[in-house]
Amino acid sequence: MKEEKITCEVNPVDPNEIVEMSIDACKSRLAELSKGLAHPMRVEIVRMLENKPTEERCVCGDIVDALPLAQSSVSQHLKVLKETGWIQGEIDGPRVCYCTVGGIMEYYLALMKRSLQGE
Amino acid sequence: MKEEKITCEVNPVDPNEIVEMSIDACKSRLAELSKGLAHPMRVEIVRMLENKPTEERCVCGDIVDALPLAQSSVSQHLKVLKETGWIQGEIDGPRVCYCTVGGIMEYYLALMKRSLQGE
DNA sequence: CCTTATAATCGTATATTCACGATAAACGAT
DNA sequence: ATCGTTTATCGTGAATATACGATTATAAGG
Repeated sequence: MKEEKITCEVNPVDPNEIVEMSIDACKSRLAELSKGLAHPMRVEIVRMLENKPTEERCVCGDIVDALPLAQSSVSQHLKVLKETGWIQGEIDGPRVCYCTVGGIMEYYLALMKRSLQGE
Repeated sequence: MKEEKITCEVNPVDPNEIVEMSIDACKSRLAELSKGLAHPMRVEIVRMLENKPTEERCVCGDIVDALPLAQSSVSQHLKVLKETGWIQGEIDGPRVCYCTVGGIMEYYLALMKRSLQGE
């Protein structure tokens, strides 16, 4: 009776809230998210997760297997991505199922728009 | 006879070349550019330069004046932005006139598209 | 409880980042 | 040539990033 359903579908970001942020907050947030992407392995992790079909799970081990890094190093990258707001993890038994934060790409693009163009 | 014309209008990037890059190259390039944006002050610098009217110059000193940092610190940030490919400097007498690399925003967005989605 | 599997954290070493003041380099003007 | 302005680089210290192996924590299953 083990339901292998969608495991990661919570806490999406809302690009609409960006207009209510101060410009400084926008720039800091943009810098933070950019730092998340500032490593090829993290780019690859985000790519992996962003392209998973919704009903397919992606546990930490899958990511470790897909990358040429030690498990602890991958875990550190996952931590950075979590801290900078790109991904979220959901405990599923002894595993952790990761996925990108809902709408994070659009959020990032909106931040760039507001931070980099216009006053 | 001093022509105060457009000072920065060279070496633009071409988003079309991205499709010919390997995926790994894309991810590395994306990570590199992301590192450029991974600091609020650098975001601000890019914003400043991106919003300058084409005929208006923006010398290093203007940037220093606009930021709450020491001149040497600003210079370091400019160096990072130059190395990561966001901006270019053109020597103009004792000054250096900075501007963003032409089309860099579109280039960055195209890199994100190719690096983060698909496959 | 004990074992196994999984993931996070710790400890460590090295490298890089970021800030600053001080100095050097480049250039125009005198 | 010399001077003053402007920008880059050097040297330093503190903080953060990155990698690894080893250890710990967590949860499922017997």
